[in-house]
Amino acid sequence: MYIKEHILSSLRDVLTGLGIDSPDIEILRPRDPSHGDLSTNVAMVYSKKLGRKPHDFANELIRKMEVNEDYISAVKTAGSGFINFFISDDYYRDSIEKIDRNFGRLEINSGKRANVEWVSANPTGPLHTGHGRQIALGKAIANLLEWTGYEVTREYYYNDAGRQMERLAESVYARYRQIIEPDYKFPEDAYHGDYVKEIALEIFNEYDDRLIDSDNEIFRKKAEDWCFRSIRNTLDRMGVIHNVFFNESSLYSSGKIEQVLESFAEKNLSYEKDGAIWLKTSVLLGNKKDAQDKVIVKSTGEPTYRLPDMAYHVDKIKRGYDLIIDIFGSDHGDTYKEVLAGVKGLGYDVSNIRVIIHQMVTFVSNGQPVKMSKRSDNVYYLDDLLDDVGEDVAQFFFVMRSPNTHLEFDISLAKEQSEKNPVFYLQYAHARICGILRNAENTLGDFLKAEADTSRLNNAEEIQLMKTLAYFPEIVESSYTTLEPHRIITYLNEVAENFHRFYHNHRVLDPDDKELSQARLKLCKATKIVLANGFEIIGIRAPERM
RNA sequence: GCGCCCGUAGCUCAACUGGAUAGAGCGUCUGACUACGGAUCAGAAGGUUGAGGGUUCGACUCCUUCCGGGCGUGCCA
Repeated sequence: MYIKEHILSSLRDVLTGLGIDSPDIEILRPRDPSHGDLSTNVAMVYSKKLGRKPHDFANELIRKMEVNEDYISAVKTAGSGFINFFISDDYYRDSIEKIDRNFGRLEINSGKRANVEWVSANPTGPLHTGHGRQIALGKAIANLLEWTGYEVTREYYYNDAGRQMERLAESVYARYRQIIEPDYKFPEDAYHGDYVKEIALEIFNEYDDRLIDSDNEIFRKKAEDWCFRSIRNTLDRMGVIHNVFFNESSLYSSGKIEQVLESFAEKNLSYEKDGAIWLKTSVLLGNKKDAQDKVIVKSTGEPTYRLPDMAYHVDKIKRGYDLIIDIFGSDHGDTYKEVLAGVKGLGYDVSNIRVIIHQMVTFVSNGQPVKMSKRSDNVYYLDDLLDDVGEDVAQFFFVMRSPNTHLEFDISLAKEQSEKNPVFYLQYAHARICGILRNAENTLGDFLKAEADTSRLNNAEEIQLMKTLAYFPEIVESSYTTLEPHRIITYLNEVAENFHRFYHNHRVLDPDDKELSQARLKLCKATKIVLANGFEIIGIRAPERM
């Protein structure tokens, strides 16, 4: 039984007894410990409607409430009308007994299916640092959904047709040609990245000059393969594994694009002008000021990206997910609204689609902006960043902040293998516990197997740590409802801080008091599990040694 | 011009989505083990939450007007 549920239902009983139908009750955690462990403002919310003074009403509620006195040691009212609940230490002692590998896993979404689509870079080059935040964020969010019970499909949407890929093929061909004829002119609008030369060289090594008169097709295919290998390799390093790669071109071959187009025409939501087909986005978006219609088929006959995007979302909706998540950078901030409005216009329910827009990242080192690593092509590739700071640090830094604020990624701090680096503070707490566990057998011997007596955990640091551990599931839940995994990090920081303080003040392994040692070991193990579970969600390793 | 996001300590950011005295890390200053890993711990200084107005028991949070920054803005994705 979670104590919060207990208080909630008890309050609900009293309020409905007073004639308030399905009362909206909020229970929160006061930051000032003198206000108790949990607190509610219901008296303030409802006293006005009932014409009562908040404080008097609060007192009445307390008198009528039935609470479990084993777990709730006191209920008090504050002058302003808050009701504060003081939870007994025994509740927390019992709760750490229940901490196992699955602690924090929720069942609120059991049996439901979610689809998370992210990264979705077209295969025109290696991933660069601009992709990093999205990769890390999507990874953490997908994990988070799984922790709430969802069965998650991780999806990657890409387009390997179209003009971009042609340009890439031409670029590779030009570099290939330059190997044979150094004076061959490289097109202005081509891809200038060094990787284009690498691809060309690989082709040259395989075919020598035999492809000099070939069409672009073989270059396009080779380039695509190379780029996807590169992308998947980088994703693999980041610990990201997509289980669906959705090719945009399948939307054409299956006729889904055509269907969407016809449907818009039937519903009178599109029209022709200047040889192009326009979607009435101004209407779909509610005729807001300056709203404008958008082209969905260019005068050349090619669709713009919006059209396949809409067909793609229709496809996802039809696949029957309970939750669909799209993750985009802020540079796509406007277009998703048009896409969703279009899908809605087609008559589909878009209410279970949630779009996460994350802001851009700037990389700084020693206070100076960083644009590139050591490359000649002026691009900071993600692989280089991972080489520079490591996978865990990169993952952590990208997820550390709320998605809708601009992120400053401090490379010099990230590189630092010291106490300044916030990742190590957390991982060190875990490694430290592992160190204690390694020593435990020596100190405790057979005593290790004995049942721990948690009533020996009495001092302030132990109790504070137990309290913090106990509300991990609530943090998972609030992270989930806001889809903000950085909340997990904020919480883990508190866990680590409480643990380090406890460790510093009390010796865990004491040969002269094996019972106490055993109890403290129990607390250490619980802490280790919570840290490891939190790390798993945000996507970093739980090191045994550092 | 318009749309979205942001503005909180010297710097980078939190703040349980409207709660009580706005909190961390870095930086600065001062301290702590002959002990399980000092990548640790204790303390100090640092704030008119960009500015004004409004909503209410209560505002960093909601509304409004400004100021400042990022991203986007009718046939690139």
